[in-house]
Formats: sequence, structure tokens, C-alpha cells
Amino acid sequence: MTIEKIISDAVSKAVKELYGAAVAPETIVPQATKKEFEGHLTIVVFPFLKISRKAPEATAQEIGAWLERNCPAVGRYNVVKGFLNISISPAFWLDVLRQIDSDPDYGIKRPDADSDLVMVEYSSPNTNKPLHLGHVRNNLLGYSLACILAANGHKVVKTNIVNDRGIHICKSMLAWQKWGNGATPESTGKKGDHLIGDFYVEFSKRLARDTKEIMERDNVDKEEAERRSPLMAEAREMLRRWEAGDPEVRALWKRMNQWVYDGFDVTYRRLGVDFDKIYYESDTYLEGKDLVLGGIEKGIMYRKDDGSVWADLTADGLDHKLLLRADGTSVYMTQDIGTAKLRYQDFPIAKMIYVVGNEQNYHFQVLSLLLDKLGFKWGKDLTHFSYGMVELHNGKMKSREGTVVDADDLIDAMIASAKETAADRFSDMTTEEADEIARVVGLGALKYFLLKVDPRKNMLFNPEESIDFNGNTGPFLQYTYARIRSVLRRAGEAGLSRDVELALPNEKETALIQKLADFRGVVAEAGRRYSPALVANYCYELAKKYNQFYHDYSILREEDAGVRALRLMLSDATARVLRTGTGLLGMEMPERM
RNA sequence: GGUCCGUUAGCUCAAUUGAAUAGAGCAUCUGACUACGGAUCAGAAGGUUGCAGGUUUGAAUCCUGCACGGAUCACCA
Repeated sequence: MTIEKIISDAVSKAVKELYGAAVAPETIVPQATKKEFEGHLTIVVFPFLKISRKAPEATAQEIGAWLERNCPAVGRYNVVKGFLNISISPAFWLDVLRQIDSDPDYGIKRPDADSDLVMVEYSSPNTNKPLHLGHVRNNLLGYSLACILAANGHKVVKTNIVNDRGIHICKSMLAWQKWGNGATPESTGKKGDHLIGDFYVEFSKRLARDTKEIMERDNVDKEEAERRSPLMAEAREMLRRWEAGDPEVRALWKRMNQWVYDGFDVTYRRLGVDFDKIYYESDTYLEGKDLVLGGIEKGIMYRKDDGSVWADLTADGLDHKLLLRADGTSVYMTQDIGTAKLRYQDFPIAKMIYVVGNEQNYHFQVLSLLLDKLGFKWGKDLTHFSYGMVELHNGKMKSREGTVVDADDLIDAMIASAKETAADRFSDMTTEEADEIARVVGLGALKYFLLKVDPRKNMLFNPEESIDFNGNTGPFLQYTYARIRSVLRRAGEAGLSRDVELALPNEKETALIQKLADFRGVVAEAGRRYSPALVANYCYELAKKYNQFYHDYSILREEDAGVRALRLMLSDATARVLRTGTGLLGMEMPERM
């Protein structure tokens, strides 16, 4: 039972007894009292005025007086305009702290046998180039979202659909065949995904050169010139052979994709993300066809004279959407329908979440509609967890402009930067220990910075700012955590016992307990709104509050055993909530740094 | 042009979905140290929440219009 629930129940009862009418529960929302007023929780009484038929002040007074008499948790109250500020008694706060302290999983709700299953799709890379900064935001959001959902009692399946076929893959393969001289990750020492990416870039460069020549020679536009390019013809021919199952092409494709997967695995591991089930587009791209053809009979789709198949979505405010080309082959949408079908067969999915960039908003609007029409029960309320672009402070990063920030390079830079920033702190450590902490801090900085922002918004990533040990940053949280652990270690060494009667908390300590108590609500809210940013910003507020608290008291030198024990318990609880909270963001917390 | 999304302090971001005087950090300025970890803390300054209307006891938040920025409207994925 949270303290908010206790108060809102009591208010509900008060209104009923005082005015003889029930009030809708959702209109009673206790919220933290603003710091310039006295009290812990505030009730807004405006919604009750229709029932009480009295002025706001009078209504608040009467409810406050009733609560003081009948609700043991309420110590004092005061009224400002239509706001009823309630002070919870210190003894009650102490109980709250004890509750937090005794629950190792505080704030977390574990799934049970009846829990529904949520599938989260994220990452979804192409196998023709390495992961970049945009993928990093995607991966961190997807992973964190899965953690948050799991913490809210859902069964979660993390999935990844690998885009491993198509013309873009053939481009890399062709370039390798033509100009690769048999290069392998082993022979070049390059990570497989980077090696393949380099050949893709090589192809693009040569194609651009050819295209330009043809444009001038034949006086045609860029699109047409590209179509006439012999390089493109070769790539298309390779795709045709791939689709026909040509053993030679398939063998090359398998070999090169494996290099890429090995490379991706390294990057995923470094980022600390993982998947429960990986789907490959080469396995699923034919799957949607039957469903689409079946849709024709149901009247959901129609066939044009040239044989192509479409869905008319104009009644839903959208356009006509192509689903099968005139030659019978699938498009992206058809494949996503097929993948959905497979997943539905594989898992009892109650809810599907796609973590995909906001440039595909329209695609998912259409997908939701089509899946619904085709009879998937979760089609209608599938969630496209849409996120904005990441920009660097020195300019946009788009793959076409060739200014992509590579994920591996970025991780390296973050770790190097953490090492440099904290060099003097590491002087008394072994090299291994210093390296490990630099890794944790560098990645923590990256993760926190990318996750604290509202996902829908385009954001500006500033590596320098992210690794600052002050302010709203990952390293600040990690530092706070490490310092608390250090204090607790010292307390243990000194044999300071918490096994005494705890003192009642003062105002400052109460404020920290209240913040800690909020954690449960924050996790639930983050689960409801799919918001890692909510958790991130809460963690920062908690760390900040603890720092203020910490600065005011000499915890270890405190002479009153009860007060000291209370403060140690508060420190311990703060460290644990911090660790749990940042854990939901995929961050690691160092014991020392 | 149609649709969707965004616009909050000099900068980077919040605001628990409609509540009190819109909050943090960075940067700037002023203070506080024989420090249980100062990688800290306290304070100041910084705002017509893009603009104009509307609804409401109450609007950054909801509605309408406009401006600016982004995305999308492929027989690409």
C-alpha cells in the first residue's frame, strides 16, 4: 500500500462522509507538495466543489480536519486556496523506509505464470554496414524498455529482425567479389561488419561516378542514369540469382553475413544489449504473400490489371498501399506482415512494440491497420515506439552524407574520454581495475545521455557534456552510488550497527524517504508510458537529493546511534534504488570509482 | 500540396498527461572547506512556454488558425 493510495482512499471516504456523495477516484491524485509550502502531499480540491457546494478553502479545511481526526498517517495539514497540503507523521515515514529496506526488489514487480507477454522488437540492422549512432539510440531504448516492462510484471521477449537480403546486400557482395582480392576479417584484421561496410561504400562511390558519367553522356536524370549503370545491372543480376537459390551466390552471402553477425555480436555485447529471438528477413520475406492473397478473398485487398496487389486505406484516411508487385514479389510491408504471422505462431503475444525511427511513422500506421484487418488481435494496438534522430553538435549524421558516427568508434571514444577525465582518480588502481571503471563510466555516460531525453524528439548528443561528473549525467549517478557504497563499507569496518532503535526522521530525511518511496510509482508510470526518460530523470533527482542530504550530515561521526542508524539505512536504500533504477536503463554501477 | 511529429532560459533538457510563483544541469556571477570521497554544497541572475484566438475555477499541456523546423506520401528497406 503506497502512501498516495492511503491518502486518496482516506480523502474519498472523507468526501463521502462529509458531503454524502462519492467522488470519482481518478480525480483524487495526491501529488508532492511544492517546496515553498509546508507538507508532503497535496490534494487539489477543485474537483470536489460541485459535491461540497462550498468555497475551495472551506472544502479543503473540512476535508483536512476530517483526515487529521480519522487518518493516522496524517500529522498536520494546511490550506492554501484550493490546495490541501498534508504532512505525514514522522513515525509513518519511518515505516515507509523500513518497508523499502526490507524489500530487496523494491519497485519491481516480477512476472508470474499469468503475466501477459510483450514482444519488443529493436535494433533491426542491415547486414551491409556497421551499426551507427542512430542504432545506438535504438538499441538502448529497446533494451531499457524491455527492462522496464519486465519490472512491471510482464513477460518480455526481446526480438531483432535482421535485414539480411536485398539489393543493398548484393552491392556489398559484388564489390567484394570485384575488388576485394579475397579479403577476410582475419586477413585484414578488420571487424567483419566494418569490412563489409567498406565494400558497400566502395560500391556506392563507383556507382556515383558511373552515374555521373552516364548523366552527362546520355543527358538523362540521376534515377535513369543509375538504372542504366552496368554496376547496377550486375547487382540486380546477383539479387536474381540469390532469389533463384544459386548455390554460389548463396554461399558467398552466407559467408559474408556471418562476418557481419560476428561483428554485430561484439558491438551488442559492448553495449550490453541482447535478444531472446532473432528473425532473419531471408526466412520471413516470403511469408506475408499468402496472407495478402487471402486478403483479396476477404475483400481487404484488390488486384490491379497489371497483377499487382493493393490495399485501399482511403476509408481510414490513408492512401492506397502496394503489397505485391506486378511480378509477384513482396515489398517491405508484406514482409512485416509475414514476420508478424511467424511471431504470432511462435509466441502468445499480448502486445507488440516496435522500436523504430520516426521516419517510419506512416509505415506502422499502415501496418497496424492491415494486421487488424487481417485478424491479428494485437494489430490494432501495436505500439510503434517512435524515436527521433540523434545529431552531433557539429552536424547531422546521415549515412548518405558519409558523416556517420560509427557505434564502435563512439564507444571507444567514450571509454577513452572517461579514462582521461578520471585519470587522477585511477592512480591508485591496477590497470585492469582502471580500465574496467573507465568502460563502465564511459558507457554509463553514453547510455544515460541518450536515454534521459524524450524519445520522440530529435536530440543533440554532446559527448563532452555527457561525461561530465556533475550535472544531469550518468557519471554523476555512478559517482554518487560509489560514494555511498564507500560510506557503507567504512561503517561496516567500524562495526557501526544499524541494529538499534531508529530515530524519527527530521524534515530533510523525510524528504529523501519520500523520494525513495516515489520509485515504485515511477517504475509503474514508466511502464505505462514506455518511458526510460522518466526513470532516468527520477534517478538524477534522487542522487541530487541524496547529495544535499549527505553534505549536511556527518553520518559516520554522528554520536546518536539511532540517528546514525537511520542515516545509514537511508544511504543503503538510496544506493539500492539507484542501482535498480539505473539497471532499468542498462547502466552498471561501480562499487568504487 | 496531404498526413504525422516537434517548437519551453544563452545552450542541453524536465515538468509524474489540466493545478499553486514553469524546474534542473551547463555556461556566468557571489559565497562555503583540515574534507565520513569537494568529482561537493548554498545563493544570484537568466522566461510573454513560436504567434493569435478559444474552452476551463485553473493551460506549456486540450481545441482552432497561423509561422518556423523535421519526417513521410516509392513496384526502396
